[in-house]
Amino acid sequence: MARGSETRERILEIAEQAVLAKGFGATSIEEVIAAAGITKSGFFYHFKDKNELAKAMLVRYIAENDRIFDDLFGRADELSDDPLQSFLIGLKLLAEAMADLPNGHPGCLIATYCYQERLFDREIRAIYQTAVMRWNDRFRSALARIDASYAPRDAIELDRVGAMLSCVVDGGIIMSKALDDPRILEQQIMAFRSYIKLLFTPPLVAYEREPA
Amino acid sequence: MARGSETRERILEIAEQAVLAKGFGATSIEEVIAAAGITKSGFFYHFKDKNELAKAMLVRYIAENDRIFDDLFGRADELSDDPLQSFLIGLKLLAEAMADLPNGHPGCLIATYCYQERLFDREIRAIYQTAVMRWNDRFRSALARIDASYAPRDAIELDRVGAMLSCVVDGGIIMSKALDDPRILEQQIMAFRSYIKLLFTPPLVAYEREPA
DNA sequence: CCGAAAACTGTACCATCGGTCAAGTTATGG
DNA sequence: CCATAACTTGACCGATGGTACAGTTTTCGG
Repeated sequence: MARGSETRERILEIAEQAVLAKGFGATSIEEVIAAAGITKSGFFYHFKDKNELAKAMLVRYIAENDRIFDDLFGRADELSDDPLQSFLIGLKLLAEAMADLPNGHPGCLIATYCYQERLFDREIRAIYQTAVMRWNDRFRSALARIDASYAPRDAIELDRVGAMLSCVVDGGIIMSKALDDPRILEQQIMAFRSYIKLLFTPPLVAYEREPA
Repeated sequence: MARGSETRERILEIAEQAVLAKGFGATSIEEVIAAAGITKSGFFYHFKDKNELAKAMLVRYIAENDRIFDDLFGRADELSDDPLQSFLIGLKLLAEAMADLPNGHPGCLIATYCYQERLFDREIRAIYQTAVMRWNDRFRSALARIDASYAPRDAIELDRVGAMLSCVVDGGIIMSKALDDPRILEQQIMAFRSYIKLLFTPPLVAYEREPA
């Protein structure tokens, strides 16, 4: 990494931590540059204003998240050909990955942005909107593949079930923070997994007929 | 209401809206007093500093939330003696109440506080911690009552299922905000309801034996 | 109707913050 | 080796945030 992008990356990392801990409005450029060991002019060389910092942080966060999802659910696909099993494995891997975070999940940047929407412009909102919709699509299509082989045991629209995962994760992060218990996020993902299991696993009588 | 408490209440209402829209750190006392039509000194007469405002807002928010839960799930208890049906009715009522909010849910104050934890002291955190634990207990005991009559169809700890409701609600609020679609929150509560149904409804063969 | 407390107002103050500007310095790659 | 990227120095500005304190109006019990 070139010298410039390294500093830029450091700023983004420091800013992200601060924003997740205190909110965007309460995070001052001043404290970020102090932690990064640069001057104010140095900061404004990389980002023309605070809004540009917000945008860059968001883009970085989304890319990292995409990478993680690709990784975990890609790995799950390698471990099972069955769409239901693959998704259940992916959820388990996701739960484990969340459990392995040393100090718990640092927070969802999109959630903080949503709760400070008035501070951001349409462009930033468009960025996280497409990201959330992409994640919803990803899980919805995983469920659609399951739906092709297994009859759902309740009449519910699958896009809502797909969206539920992101909701459970964001809610789990909040409750983990609220109760200061990192395990909650993992448990909530596993609870969602339990729902998927119940929704698609055939009743026992049929299940026994089902081949491996 | 006396003159003083009326002004105090107005400040809290205005501040809550602003905090839910922009975050606590980004909400200035100046704008609150401008909207409330009082002076800065008037504000500091009611709250000795911004932290006291935060605390009062939180206490107010929690009390209102308790009231809503008591109302909806109390009404559900009147509508059915069966613990499962009562809970399912309560969830439906909750979903409807969320759908009836004119501009969508304004946001969960506890979620915004969690995402700005560094701005608040231990006392404030203790307040919302006990509130969240109380809500979790409420749902857990509702599930325990169901558990006494219906065998759960998956081995999952009920306290996690109970906590899931708050997670789904908070996550649903965020996704509603993110995608600017108020219906998502309602749909997510109904998705959680679908999970409860699947978790406790006996398989069809037994269900047909069940009386109304 | 009076006096005391409650509920404010007026004004002044200072640190901080976001942002700008101009000019200079250092490092790096082609 | 030189052009450009990646900064530093330092000064400045207007706005805001929170604090302090003295003064004024309103309310209400006796």
